[in-house]
Amino acid sequence: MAGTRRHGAGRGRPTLEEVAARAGVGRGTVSRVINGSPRVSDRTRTAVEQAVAELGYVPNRVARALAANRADAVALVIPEPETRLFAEPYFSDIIRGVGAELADTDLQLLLTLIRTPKERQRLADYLSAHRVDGVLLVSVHADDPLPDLLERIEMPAVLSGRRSAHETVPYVDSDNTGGAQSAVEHLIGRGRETVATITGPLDMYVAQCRLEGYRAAVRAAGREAAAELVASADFTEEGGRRAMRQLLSQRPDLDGVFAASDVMAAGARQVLRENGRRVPDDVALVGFEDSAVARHMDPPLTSVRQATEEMGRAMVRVLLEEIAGRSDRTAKRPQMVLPTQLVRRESS
Amino acid sequence: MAGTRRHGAGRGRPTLEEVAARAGVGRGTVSRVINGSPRVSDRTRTAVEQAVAELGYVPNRVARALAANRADAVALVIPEPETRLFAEPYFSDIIRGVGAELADTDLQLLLTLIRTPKERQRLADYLSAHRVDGVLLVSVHADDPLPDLLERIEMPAVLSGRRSAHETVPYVDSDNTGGAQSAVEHLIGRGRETVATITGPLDMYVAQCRLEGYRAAVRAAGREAAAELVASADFTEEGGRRAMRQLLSQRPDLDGVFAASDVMAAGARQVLRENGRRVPDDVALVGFEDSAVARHMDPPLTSVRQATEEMGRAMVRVLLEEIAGRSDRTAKRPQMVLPTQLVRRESS
DNA sequence: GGGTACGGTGGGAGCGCTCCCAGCTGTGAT
DNA sequence: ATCACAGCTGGGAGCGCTCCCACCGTACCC
Repeated sequence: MAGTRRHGAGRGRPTLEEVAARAGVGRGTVSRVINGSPRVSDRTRTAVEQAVAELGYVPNRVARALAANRADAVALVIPEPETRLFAEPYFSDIIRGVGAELADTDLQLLLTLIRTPKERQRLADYLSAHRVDGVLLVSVHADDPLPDLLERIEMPAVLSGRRSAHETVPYVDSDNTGGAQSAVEHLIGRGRETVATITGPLDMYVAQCRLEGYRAAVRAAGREAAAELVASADFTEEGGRRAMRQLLSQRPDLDGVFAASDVMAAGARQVLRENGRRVPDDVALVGFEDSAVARHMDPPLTSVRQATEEMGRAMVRVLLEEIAGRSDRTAKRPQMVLPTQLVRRESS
Repeated sequence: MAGTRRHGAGRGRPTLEEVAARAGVGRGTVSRVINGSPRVSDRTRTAVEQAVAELGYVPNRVARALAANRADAVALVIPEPETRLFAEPYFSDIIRGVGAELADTDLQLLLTLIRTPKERQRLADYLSAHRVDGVLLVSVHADDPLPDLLERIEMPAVLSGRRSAHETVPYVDSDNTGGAQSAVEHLIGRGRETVATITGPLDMYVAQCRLEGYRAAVRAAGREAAAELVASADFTEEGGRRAMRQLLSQRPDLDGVFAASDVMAAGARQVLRENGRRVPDDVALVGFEDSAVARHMDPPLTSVRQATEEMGRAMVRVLLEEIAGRSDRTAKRPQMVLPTQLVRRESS
């Protein structure tokens, strides 16, 4: 029968006011207890806590957000097209890490998928209206206007990955250069003479770094710059196939390939098979990301693991700091690079 | 310089009140225009719209939510452990669909990952406090208390998949039985004589359905019930391996396997290789889900595709209906089953 | 012409909280 | 005993919106 109940009418969750009445104190005091203010006597605190327990009081976030002019929420922004390319695991591992780290806070996680320019505009409006306390940005392109917008409206933000070597916005990245380098060193260490690389789109800093890692390893092995064998692709399977074909026609005798992503490695692997090359006997193959794809390839793919979930967690930690210490404009923006690790499997 | 500004002080986003002043009308009228009420004259509406445009007014959702006692948000609840098992693509495709469908509304998407009982409790509190307008529940176990809680507090909810054949809560599911059946019919149609199945955990309805589909196909082919070859697993790769070993020792001559998930198929495939069985020559293999894993297997895996993204969209549509028409307790709860489709690849 | 109806409108009264200031105690210094 | 000054506390004044009621006018009816 419930019917339309609204406004007062006993029903519904207990409010701050009711807790105050029950505990025999004022609203302000209850608020202080709830928010862990130190300026409350133990007696009072206990009384309030008991009233809270008895009534099963849960603060109304919306009211709190309105009054305090906070949002109690952070947005995780995911540009869709990227996601598709970047293979799923990266994306969901980030979410997992973010969710885990946020669970201890009482911040909500808002998920924002961006596909169209219209949606991007909508997000910009939304952010401008300060409806969240901070923003987590995943896989940002160098020309993305969002980071600058955020900076302008003084909205705390953290990127996963950086747009360039001189990133100004706080970020959490993994050690792409180091990871790539160790992958190629591994290949060389296993006696491979002619090691090629398939890169990601070189307008992305992450792709540049992985290429740089390849180069560093080749140099470190004391080989000529001429020994470099580079084909660039776009992080897709099809791109991996094309690059592999190109590489093969260029140097039919190559015996090692470092692909800057697992998915491209998968494409390369197909082309290698079509051309009668055995993996790892004829050509050793290493990928990057250590995604599910790597484990399910045949043979399972050696790959560079990045601590994706940990990246998500770290992003939240950094964002929390940014939100807290926003006033301090002089402080250095926190930027961190997480280590990577080579996971050896049968492909190398 | 900004400094501490709060409460009034000209700065900040324009408010309803300011728009009203500028348009020379009352607050109520602006509110009506914003919310598309028909009881406003065209003259007035135009004036208000112009003021809104000039001021760049964007309604404050928080204030709106507080006043209207709505939350303007829906929660997508994902029990973590499941997610891990269910392989990523399912999960992210659902999110993608949900996000897409929600983009047209002005509802926020809150993502809630549940790992621990503590987090579950926290969610229960949160939902009880009506901090969202509706809930999307992914991969619910038969013994999950959440759906009943939601029902009790009259919170609109939609499940992906159902807990049993007599699900009472609105849901969107895919045609597991039909999909499984077509997979097995395909195997039989290709001349396979001895077709086995690897099931998911049979306390999950989805696993039961896929098994039922297998049985239906075997029966339809006019084979004895004794022809059924069933090993149950748990949707994991390791489970798939174990089940495959068992099947192989039971019927070394089997020549077809339908695994109720791609990941289990991947496990089975490894065991087949270890035992010198070629795929598809000796044993044809079919999976379910058509995830990325299927495409990257060697040979690529024939699999039953479910319209996962569309499921996400459908869930939102159903939820929206539920939220809108909640008062009508007599109405039948919307429940829908989406078709599946066999995607043929080289493994069969 | 007075009544009735109704589309259109203004603005008071909240929603449940935080902020902040004034006030109230008790203590220690004078 | 007096004063200063803490440490706590109560409660008014919002935050920006929606709801709803009263009210205005005009059109229409008898």
